[in-house]
Amino acid sequence: MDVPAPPHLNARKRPVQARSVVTVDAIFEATIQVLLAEGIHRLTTTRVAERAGVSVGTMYQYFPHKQALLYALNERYLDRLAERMEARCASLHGATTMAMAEGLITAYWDAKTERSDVTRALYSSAVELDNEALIEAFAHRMANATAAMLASTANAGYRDNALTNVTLLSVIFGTVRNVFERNLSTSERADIRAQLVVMCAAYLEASMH
Amino acid sequence: MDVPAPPHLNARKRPVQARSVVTVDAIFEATIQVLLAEGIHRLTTTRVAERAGVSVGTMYQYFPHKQALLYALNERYLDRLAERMEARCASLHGATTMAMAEGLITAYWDAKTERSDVTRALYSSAVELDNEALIEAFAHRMANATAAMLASTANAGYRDNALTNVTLLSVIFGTVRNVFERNLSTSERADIRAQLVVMCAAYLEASMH
DNA sequence: GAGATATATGAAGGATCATTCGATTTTTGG
DNA sequence: CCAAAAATCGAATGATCCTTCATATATCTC
Repeated sequence: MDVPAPPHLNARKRPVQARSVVTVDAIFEATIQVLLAEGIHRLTTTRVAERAGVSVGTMYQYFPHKQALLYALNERYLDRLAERMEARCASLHGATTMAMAEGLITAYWDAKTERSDVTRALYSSAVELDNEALIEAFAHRMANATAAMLASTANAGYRDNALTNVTLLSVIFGTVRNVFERNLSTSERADIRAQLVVMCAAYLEASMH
Repeated sequence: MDVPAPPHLNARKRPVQARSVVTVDAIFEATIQVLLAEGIHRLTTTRVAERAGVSVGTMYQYFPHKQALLYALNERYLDRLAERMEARCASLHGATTMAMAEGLITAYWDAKTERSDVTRALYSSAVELDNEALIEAFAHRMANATAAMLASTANAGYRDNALTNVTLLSVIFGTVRNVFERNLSTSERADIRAQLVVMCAAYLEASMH
């Protein structure tokens, strides 16, 4: 994410040697695991360090405090997700409206449900975190990617490109989250996904000049 | 909500005298206020009691522990929201598809944005809470209300009533949450809301026999 | 190989917090 | 007005947790 972290959430020190890169990565992974196994309210610095196989002190070499760790974790996650989605959008340039809706929704859907436990854990870690800027940056990256994708169609464009774009993304992001936070059956989820594709494709068609 | 609370979240004692009813209500209100002013990680039983103007001990007369308090708070909120939405759906019986989409979205939108700070605070309080059953019960109440509303139209019905219904609700709930969790300008929000109405109305029309 | 730099350790300090319980006050029902 | 029931009080307990820092080890550079 190209957003400067709030000063109080800055990393303390950058890993320079190979072993410390490994350490930082282990700390990230351990954080996710503790989050999954114990939940956010039992996520303690000691537990994370223990699971990562390092001492608490080591963790504090790279993160000034717990919040900074969670911030960095979210940053890493959103960065990876954005990259993945951008690649998918790029590959959809010139496709039909239907293929775009299908491709976009499927990519996001898969990213979220593939490891829905991790996704949910990360959501819980973001509560009480000053990460609005992170979310906003992610949203912008996505908006740029989808705007370029939509602009690549052969048609004359949409009545209001920006609005159509932001609406599309809000609906997709929101619906996916809503669906996978409830415990619906797999088939029910698949059905809704298909309906969502139809709905979005129809919306795009209807919004053209 | 017609769901039995998990046993470990049961209230300890029911208020019987008038003064204790007042007390319990003050505790609920105080919880929201502390949530707003301090955030979930600074929400302590002592702080809540203090803000409510009672002692900690009093709080423990009615809630066996902090989690039970938060559970009850969410229960109360969802109950009120469901009632409100049910009333709105009932008033839309026999309306046009467009009016239904408009009415449903507006009602939910208003309920969520009217006091968006409270809504957000409640979301944060629900993390790490065993309230899936609560959410599910709410979703079912809503599904029943909207299903009855949709069935009241003069048309021949939808190709798949249940699927159309659940999709509609997922899209609305999800999109509203997504929009109001980001800090978009008021006008941008209003624009998206209008687009959402159009989108849902078109979806309903297209799903008819 | 030596000095400098980077990394790792973990016990201990200091603070916060959930929950209990015995004592006290208020209200109710007769 | 009185005894029982309901409601309230809040200091004390016991536990958990974040963060620091002085010390120790590993790696790098020359």
